[in-house]
Amino acid sequence: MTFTKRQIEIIDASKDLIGEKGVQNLTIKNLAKKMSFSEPALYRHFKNKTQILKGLLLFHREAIKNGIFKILDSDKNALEKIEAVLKFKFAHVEKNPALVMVIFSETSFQYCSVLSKVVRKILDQRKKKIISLIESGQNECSIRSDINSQQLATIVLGGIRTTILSWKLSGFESDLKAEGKKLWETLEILFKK
Amino acid sequence: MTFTKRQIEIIDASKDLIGEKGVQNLTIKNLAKKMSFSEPALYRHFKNKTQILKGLLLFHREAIKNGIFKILDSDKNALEKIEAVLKFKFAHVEKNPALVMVIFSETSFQYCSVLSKVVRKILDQRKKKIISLIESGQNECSIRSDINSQQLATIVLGGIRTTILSWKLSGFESDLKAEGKKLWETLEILFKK
DNA sequence: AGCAAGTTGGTTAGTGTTTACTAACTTTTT
DNA sequence: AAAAAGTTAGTAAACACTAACCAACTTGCT
Repeated sequence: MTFTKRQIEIIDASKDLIGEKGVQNLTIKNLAKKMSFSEPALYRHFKNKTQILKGLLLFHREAIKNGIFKILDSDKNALEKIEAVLKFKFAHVEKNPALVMVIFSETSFQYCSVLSKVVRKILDQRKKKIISLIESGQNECSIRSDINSQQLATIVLGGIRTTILSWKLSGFESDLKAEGKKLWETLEILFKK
Repeated sequence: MTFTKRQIEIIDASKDLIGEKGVQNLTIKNLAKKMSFSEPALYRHFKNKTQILKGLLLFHREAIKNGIFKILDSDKNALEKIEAVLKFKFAHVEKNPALVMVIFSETSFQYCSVLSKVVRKILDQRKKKIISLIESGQNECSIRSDINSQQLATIVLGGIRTTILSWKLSGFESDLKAEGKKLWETLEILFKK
């Protein structure tokens, strides 16, 4: 799990390519061009393309791990640690937008403008709907008003997303409806006035 | 934005293909095979592949829209409406796993077992770390204990995800660190005992 | 009613491009 | 002398898509 200098250069170039135009922009041809050498040269350093992507993931996991470790090892209390973790996470992502490209698939369509527009619109409308729902809840005093509707919407949407993702990662084996119910119970407690 | 019978059949077949093996499984060849006719026949119904995917997205947006509309139009209070929306959402997704495939990119790697394992492991470890942090917070009584750590972790991870996604959709223009800070402030209020 | 003409929806066969990857050879470093 | 790291030239497979042709319905006219 250690990388040579050249391997790290290749991983870096891959990250840049993905950051520029999404995962589908990472081709052997583009990668060779960015490295200013020929395509077959890449195969002296990685067995195949998959190993390059794997390298990218592992390399950054390592970096994140180290950052998080320092935080967990400090003498802060738990709440402060969570805060620090969030801060670190957002800073790291901001410095490496390519990671977002790998993680989010809306990305897949990012450079197919037709589809990216559709996806964007769908997500946007959904968010607006949730926000207005929350606001009316705040008006009728069933939802707490000490946090603004935008923020609460982020929590709702995030909860949905994460729950669905877990379900997918379980190979669609877990009970989505039950998890959804649990999520709702949690949100209900958190949101009630 | 209306579809012919055949177009709906094609959209349905596309959904199945994506559901089986992810977006990259949606090729003209596979689609034609699933429809039991030749590839060029597809082009009698859609101008190109992009339009098929667009059709898939729009068709389901329509279905979801109608479901949500009924809920919003009912005479429930806001909190009940949010609950109903969540329920509807999870039920729809459960019936149409392909939608998840389109929405989440971990999908891109789903059938490249090498990479999907890596991604899965990374996400898993991250979740475990957050959970144990929350538990230690509950032990030291700085975090509320009336909601279990697993659920609170879902909220944290979801918040992170959604915030980063918004940033991406803004074309990396919004201030991620500021949004991250807002998220933390919200979580702090929600989590404090 | 009968029928030519056009539209719709299918076919076979094929194209050009892009893809990841390899064979065989050469240069550079150790 | 040998290993490591590059080169040129090429391959096979997959991809989205097209040209050209054909059969079965509609449609409108006499």
